Amino acid sequence: MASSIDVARLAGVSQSAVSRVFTPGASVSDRMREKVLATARALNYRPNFVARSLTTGRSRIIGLVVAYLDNQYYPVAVERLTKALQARGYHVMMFMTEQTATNIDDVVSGILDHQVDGIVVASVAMSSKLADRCTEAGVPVVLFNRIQSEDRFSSVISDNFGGGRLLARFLVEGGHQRIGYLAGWEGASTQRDREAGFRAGLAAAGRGLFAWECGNYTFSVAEAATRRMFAADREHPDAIFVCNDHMAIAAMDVLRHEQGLRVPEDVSVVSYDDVPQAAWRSYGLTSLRQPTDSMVAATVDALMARIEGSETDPRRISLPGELIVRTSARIPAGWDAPTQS
Amino acid sequence: MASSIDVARLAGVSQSAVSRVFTPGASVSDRMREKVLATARALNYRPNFVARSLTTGRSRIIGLVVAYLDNQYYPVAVERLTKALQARGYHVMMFMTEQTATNIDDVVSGILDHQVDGIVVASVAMSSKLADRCTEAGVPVVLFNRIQSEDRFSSVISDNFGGGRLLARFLVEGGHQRIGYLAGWEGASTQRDREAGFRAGLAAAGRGLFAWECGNYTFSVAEAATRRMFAADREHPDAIFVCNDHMAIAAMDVLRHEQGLRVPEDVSVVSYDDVPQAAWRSYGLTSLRQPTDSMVAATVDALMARIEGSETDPRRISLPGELIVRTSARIPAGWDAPTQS
DNA sequence: TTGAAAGCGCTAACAT
DNA sequence: ATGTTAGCGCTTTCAA
Repeated sequence: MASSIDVARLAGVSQSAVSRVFTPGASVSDRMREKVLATARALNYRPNFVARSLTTGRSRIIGLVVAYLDNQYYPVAVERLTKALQARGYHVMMFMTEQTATNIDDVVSGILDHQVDGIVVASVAMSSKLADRCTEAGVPVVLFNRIQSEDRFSSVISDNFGGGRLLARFLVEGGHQRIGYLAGWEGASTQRDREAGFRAGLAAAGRGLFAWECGNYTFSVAEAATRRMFAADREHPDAIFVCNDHMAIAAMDVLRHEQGLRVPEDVSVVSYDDVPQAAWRSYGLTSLRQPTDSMVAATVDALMARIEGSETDPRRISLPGELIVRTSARIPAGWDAPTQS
Repeated sequence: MASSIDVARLAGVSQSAVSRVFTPGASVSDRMREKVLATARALNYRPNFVARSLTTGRSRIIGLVVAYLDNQYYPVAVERLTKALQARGYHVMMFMTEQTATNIDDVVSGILDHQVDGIVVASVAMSSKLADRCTEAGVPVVLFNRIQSEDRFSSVISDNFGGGRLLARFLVEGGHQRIGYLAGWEGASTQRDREAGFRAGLAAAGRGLFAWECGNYTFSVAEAATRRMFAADREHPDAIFVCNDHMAIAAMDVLRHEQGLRVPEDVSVVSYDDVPQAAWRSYGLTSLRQPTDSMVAATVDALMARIEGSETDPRRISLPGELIVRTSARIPAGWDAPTQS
């Protein structure tokens, strides 16, 4: 690989001149630029990012921490985030961890070692030790689709509370009498906020929860939870809100193929995320769509404001979702409610 | 951030001693190691990977090029690859590109700039210009789930031909008379090999293809192709092999919800990949399972052999898949055929 | 605008 | 086993 010295020598200029030509906003004459660019091309020269990172202290790498990719919401988000960052000249370094695991600290240490310019944490909670290290290292962190009580990090979420509340209204106005809730992992802010919003919506109509089970955001746990909620020996709900689409699909299959119940005739099902599979006609999930594009844009913005700008305070961004009405739940007569959460 | 010099100074040793302590396999006395480690801990010191990369020329970063994450096969593969590499002390840098796009060159240039130690290319073809640059830069490349005519790269695939052939036998022995094929993107080796194997299997039974359409590996294109193949004005297939699960799901939904056909009573559907969704009971796809774990392991091995070992020749690895029989296709009476492709 | 020179934090001979 | 020294390829003062 040709280095800037080789280019400099061949072009008969100083090495710093070569560097300047490849540094946006440096002061170089046109003549110089052309000469250098020409010989650089001839030598197939490209600046070495590693060396550059060493001197500048910026790597143009963003660490992305993800727990699982089987809930389709995350791959989609990862894809868009990666593309958005790529478009800004940044690259994504992926880190997989377990949702509940303690190894997050090791994982994030690994990130920090690579001198990343920023970190996006999706679907995971950070320990406060870790938080300290990031703060100390001056690496901005943004929580994607999660919030934490400590507010020193930026976060970008959809309005989970508002979404839950809207869904409650949808079911109540749909005339349902026995409304159940299938929860996600209780350590997650998404779960807590969606449930709180849902309960609030129910309460606003003078109603309460008929049944509650926890599916832990896992396919198989959600199946088991559904079986419990719809056990043969007692009256079952006539509508459920499942905390995300991933679990809702598990629940629907149990309802239809094990319990012999029809959706939505016997049970209405609504959920949250609107992953691509929600639109598959075998499910046709009525779901609260996450504004993924805006969330990604807000995440990138927040990151850039810290890295390239001078902003220092964390941002807390909550974006409204949109109710996508399909066929998995009875539609309230004359439903014209705001579909924005 | 504390540097090795700070640690050295405080511990009263040379800076190289500190470096050795953090270099696996270097010769250091126990006393020295302890002393250094202790002060390192006190100073919260961790070696700077960027500086290390600059001197060693290795970054412990593997570039991963992916085209799309909506076909669930890829997220799963990405997740496992990332974990496997992480376990070996490597990290994955993600690059998104369009499958057919010409911007792959730019994308891979971006990778090379980061001095990656290796590249895994999934679901994409590389131009030969690009191939040159990788070869030149001495960066090993392994094609994941793809092969290319140029054989200077390692590749890891499942036995697409054998899988296609086995699926043909399954349908023929199932007593189907009018067998159709729904193709993937014709630029992909997976598509070509699966089709070739399928045709070979049909031919071995003295049969041919009743219908052929191309779904381009895309959900919506596959829907349209299915509509064409099952147009009302002509006799339709009684069985189809859809080149991957992603399209098979699109096809099944069209068959059931638009054409009013039952699966498998009216039409048997088989496909390839066995993504998690194939097991969802609304589909129950009979599908040829990709041996993803072995493929990932083989990919990591091939990479390591080049990076850490002295191996120089490309490997071409083809792993057998396994037929997972579910409910989307009629099961041949007494089906006991080898389920390994 | 350009060049000379000093590092960034580390590894890897080489010498002791 | 440990210390000394010379870079890795670049950016960034500082002078000219």
